[in-house]
Amino acid sequence: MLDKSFDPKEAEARIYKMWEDSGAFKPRAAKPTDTKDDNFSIVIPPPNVTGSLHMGHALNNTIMDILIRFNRMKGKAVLWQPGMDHAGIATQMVVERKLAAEDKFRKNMSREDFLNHVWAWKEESGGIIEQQLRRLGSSCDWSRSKFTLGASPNADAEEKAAQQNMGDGVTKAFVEMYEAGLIYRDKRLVNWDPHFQTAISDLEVETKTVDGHYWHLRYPLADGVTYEHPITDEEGNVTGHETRGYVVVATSRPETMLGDTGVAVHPDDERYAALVGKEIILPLVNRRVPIIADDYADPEKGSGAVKITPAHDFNDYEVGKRTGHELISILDDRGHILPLDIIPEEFHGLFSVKARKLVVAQFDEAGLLTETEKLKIEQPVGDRSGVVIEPMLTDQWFVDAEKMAEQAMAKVNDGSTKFVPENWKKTYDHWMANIQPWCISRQLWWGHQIPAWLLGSGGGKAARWTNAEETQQHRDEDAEFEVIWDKLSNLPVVTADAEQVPSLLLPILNNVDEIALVETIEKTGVLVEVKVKTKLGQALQFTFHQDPDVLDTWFSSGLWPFSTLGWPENTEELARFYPTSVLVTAFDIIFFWVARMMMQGLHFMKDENGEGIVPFDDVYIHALVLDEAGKKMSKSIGNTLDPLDLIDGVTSDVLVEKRTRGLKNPDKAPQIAKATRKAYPDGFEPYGADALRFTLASQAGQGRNIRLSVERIAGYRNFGTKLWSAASFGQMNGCAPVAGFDPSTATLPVNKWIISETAKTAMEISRCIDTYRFNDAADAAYKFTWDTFCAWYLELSKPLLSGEDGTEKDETRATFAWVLDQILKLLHPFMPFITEDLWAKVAEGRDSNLITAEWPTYGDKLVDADAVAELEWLQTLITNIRSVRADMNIPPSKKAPLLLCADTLDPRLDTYAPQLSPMARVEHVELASAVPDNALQTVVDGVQYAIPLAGLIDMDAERKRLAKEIEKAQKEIEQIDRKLGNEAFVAKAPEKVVILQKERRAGYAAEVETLQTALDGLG
RNA sequence: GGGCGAUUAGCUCAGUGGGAGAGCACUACAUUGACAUUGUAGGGGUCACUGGUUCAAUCCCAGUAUCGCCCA
Repeated sequence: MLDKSFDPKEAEARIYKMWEDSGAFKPRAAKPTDTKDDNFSIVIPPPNVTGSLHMGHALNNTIMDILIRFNRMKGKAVLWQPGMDHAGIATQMVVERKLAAEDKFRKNMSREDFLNHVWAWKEESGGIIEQQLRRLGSSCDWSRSKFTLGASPNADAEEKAAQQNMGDGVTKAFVEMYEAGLIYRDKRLVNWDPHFQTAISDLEVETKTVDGHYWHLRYPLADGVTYEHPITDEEGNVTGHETRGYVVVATSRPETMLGDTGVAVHPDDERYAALVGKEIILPLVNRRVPIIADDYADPEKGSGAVKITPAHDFNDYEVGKRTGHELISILDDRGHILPLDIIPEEFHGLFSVKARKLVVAQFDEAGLLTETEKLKIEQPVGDRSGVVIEPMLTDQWFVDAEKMAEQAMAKVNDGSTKFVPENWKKTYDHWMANIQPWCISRQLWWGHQIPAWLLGSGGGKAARWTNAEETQQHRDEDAEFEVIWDKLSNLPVVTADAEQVPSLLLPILNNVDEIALVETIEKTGVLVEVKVKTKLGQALQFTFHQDPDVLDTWFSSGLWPFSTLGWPENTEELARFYPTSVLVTAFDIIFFWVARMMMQGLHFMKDENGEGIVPFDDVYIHALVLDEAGKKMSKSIGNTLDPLDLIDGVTSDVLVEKRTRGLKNPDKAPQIAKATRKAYPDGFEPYGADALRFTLASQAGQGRNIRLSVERIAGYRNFGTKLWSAASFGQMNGCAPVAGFDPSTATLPVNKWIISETAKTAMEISRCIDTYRFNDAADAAYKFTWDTFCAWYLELSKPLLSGEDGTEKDETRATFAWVLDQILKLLHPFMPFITEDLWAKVAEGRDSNLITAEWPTYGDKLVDADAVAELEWLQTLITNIRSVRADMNIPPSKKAPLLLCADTLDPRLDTYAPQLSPMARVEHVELASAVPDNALQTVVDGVQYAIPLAGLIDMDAERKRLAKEIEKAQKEIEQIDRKLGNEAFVAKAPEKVVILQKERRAGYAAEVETLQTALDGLG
C-alpha cells in the first residue's frame, strides 16, 4: 500500500543518497562503439565559493539536470562536471570583513597568513552550495568536483593530486598566451577600485545615474591674451561679442583639474580658432597648459571647450595620447590626492570628493565659478564594492582580446557553436566586435598569482669604493649595472618555473652586452636572485620577485570547460567529453564567461589540423528569475526567495527575518517586512524539490524572464499528488508491471489508444527537450499525465479493472502498469524524486533504478490510428452528454438512457456501455426512430443522440440552447463561406487549406442540420 | 545616444501565415469508490495602436505608444 501522498522531506534525502551511492552520477564506461554523439557533457557554471543557492541557481541547475537525466536515460555516457569558482574579489571581501569583525586586518598580515585564513574559511563554508545543489536533485558527478584555485596547501595528497591541474593549467595558459603575444604588460589607464585598491575590468564596472553637478569654471588665458567671444540668444543666434580673457570649461569632477594638461577645442570651432596654440594658466595650481585643437571637443556641448586630464579620464587619455601630453596622476590607490609639488598643500591627502568641494570653493572665491548646474550624471561604480571607480594610470597585464575574438566570432558564425535562443548571437557578436583589451591583473591576494618575475629594487648595487682606481672601476660597473637594469626593468620574465628565470634572461642580455654568465644563486618562494657576469668580469646580483598580483577570476573560469576535464594533462575525459554538449547559463555572463571560454577554448584546444575546437556545441541562454512583481530579486530590495524555503517550507516569520537581516539600508526593514507578510501571510508549505523544478521548467520559455509564482509551485505539488494517487489506484487494482509485456500486442482499443498516446507524448517530450523547449516538454508531460491518463484512461479502465477476471482484465492491468512506468520515465528528468520513489513502490524488486532506466523511444510504431479515432469519438460523446446535461442543470445522480437516432445501432455504444454509464450517466443505450418529447439532444460526427429526461427539462431553455448552438455553427459556416466564395482564395491558397475549409464547412453543416431537426422536433 | 526584447483572458504566460490556448483566479454543480492537494461543466479576449505586404495577418514588414533590459 502506498502512503496517502508523497513525503518529500522523508524521500528526498534517502533517494539522493541512493543515487549517489549507486554510482549513477558517474559517466558510464566507454564502449568501443561510442561516437561523439554517445557522449553528453555539461560543465556547471561554477558557483562562487562564497555563494549560497539562489533562484538563478535553481533554474540553471534544474535545466541542466533535465538535460543530464534525459540523456543519461537515453543511454549516453553522461558527465555533469561540477565545481566551484574562487571568486577573487568577492571571497577576499567576505573574508576581510569577517576578519575585521575580529579586529584583524589584511594589511597587518603576511600574504601567507591571510591566504591561510581564506582557505580555512573555504574549508568551513565552501561546501554549502554543493550541498544545496544536491537538495535540488542535481545529478553531478561530485567525485570530480573541481576548484578553480586548485587544492588548499593543507589538503591531503589525494586532493592535491586531483586539483593539481587547475593551478598548472592557469600558469600554462598565461605563459603560452604571453609567448604567443596575446598577453602583454602595459602602463595604461584602467578602472581602479579605490575600495579594494585593485584594477578591475570594464565588465566589472556598472554605470549608475546619480544626481550630480556640472561646474562651469573659468580658466584664465596666459600672457594677457583676449579674444572676442560670441554672445547668443536662446535660439542660438549671435547677438554680439564680448571680449574675454578666459575660456569656460564644464566638469562634473572639478578636482581632476589639479591634473589638467590642457584645454581642447574643436578644430572647426571658429569661436576658439585664434586661441589654439595659446596657453592657459590653470587656477589654484598656476601651471601653464596649452589650448589644443581636437575632434573630441564638441562645439554643441557647453562652452565647446573641454579640460583635458589624461591620467584620470578615458576620453582625455586618448586626446592626450594623440596630442602628446604628459600624464599627471593626482590620486593614490585609495583615491586620495597625492602630495605632489605641483599641487597646493591643502589638497594633499584629501579624498577626491573632499578635494572637489575645496576646488569648487576656491574657484568660487576667486570669482572663477560661473555656474553650478544640477543634473543627472553617469557615474561608474564597482560592481562588488559599490564605490566610484577612478580611471588610473597603472602597470597591468592585458589580454589582446581583439585578436582572440576574431576566431571566437567566426566559430559562432559558422555554426560550430549555436546560441539558443538564436538572438543572443547578436549580443555576443556585438560585444566581440567591439571588444577592448582585457585587464587581467588584480591587486589582490586571493587568486592565481601571475607567473611573471619582475626586477626588484635593491639589487647588487651596494658596493662602495674608496680610491680613485676603484672608483673608476666601479663607475664602469655602475654604468654596466644601469644598462642591465634598464633592459631588465622593461621586461617581465614570464615562466611557469622560477628556475627558468636566468636562462630567459640570457637572450635579453646578450642583445645589449656580452654577458657571460647568468646563474641562480638563490630561489626562495616568489623570489629569484640571479648573478650576472659582466664583460668586466664583475658579478652583479639582481633580485626578481614574482609579480604580487593575481589574475582576474574569469581568466581561470575561461579555461573551465577543459581544465575541469584534466587539461593540461591529456586525459581520457578530455578526449571523451570535450567539446561539451551544451553550456547552460543566464545572459548576464555571456561577456564575462561565455565569450572568454570561447576565446580560450579555441586557443588551447586544437584538433589534429591545429584548428581550434569550440568549448561547447550549444549555448542555451535561459531567463532571469524575477519576483512575482517582475523585479530582479535582490537582497537590498528584500524580495529574494530562497529555493530551499520553497522546498522545505518556511513560516512567514522566518521569511521576514531572512529578508530583513543584514540589509545595507536597515530603514527599509519595516517596509520589506510588511510587503513580505502581505505577499506570503502563511509562509510556504514544504512543496518539495520536484514541485519547484517542475515550476521552473514549465516557466522556462525561451527568451523571457520568469516571474516566479508560488501559487504555481503549489499547483505542481498537487500534480505530484495526482500522479501518486493514480499509482495508488493502480496498485489497488493489481496493475503491477508485467515482465516482457509487449504493448504492441494489446487488443482492446482503449488500451491501444492509451499506448498510442503514450508513444506520441514520449516523442513530443523528447523533441522538446532536444530543442531546449522545456516549458513545452513540461506541459506535454503534465497534460498527458493529468488529462489523458488520470482523467480519461483511468476512468475508462475502471469497468475493466473491476470486471471479471480474464484476458481483458489482465491486458488492462498490464497496460495500466506499462503506461504508468512510461509516465514515471518521462517525468523523471523534471521530477526525479517522486518518480524514483514510485518506480520502486509500484513494483517489487525492480532490478534497476529509474535514474538509469531506458528512455521511451517507441516512435510511430505503437500508434494505432483506428483506436485513437475510436476513443476520440467516445470522449466527444461523453463530453457532449456531460455538457448538455450540465447546461440543463441535470443532477449527476439522475441517470438517463441514451437514444441513438439512426437506423442501425452503433456497436461501439454497446462496447462502451460500461464506461458510458458512470462517466456520462447513461442508463442504457437504445435505438430510436424518433426523438421523444422532453429529451436533450446532441450531435457527434453528424449523428444525433437524444437523452430523454421527462419532467427534468425546461423545454424553453433546451430550445434556446439548441438555437444558440446552431447560431454558433452557422457563424463558422458564414466565415468559411466568405473564404470559399473568394475566387482568389480558391485559386491561390494551397489545395490542402481549401480542402480543410471545405471539410470544416461540411462538418458544421451536418451539425446545423441535425440540430435544426432536433429543434424542429421540439415544436 | 546605440542595441535587444515585450505588449494575447482578471493574473502569470504559451502559441501559430489559414480553426485564439494553458495554469491560476472566477461562476454553477457534484461528494462514501485513486485523488478535495478532487471531479464535471461554464463565462471571459478588437491578440497595444496605425498603416503596409498577402487570397488570408494575432503571427511578416514599417511606424507610433507604453514597459523592461543591455551597451555607451
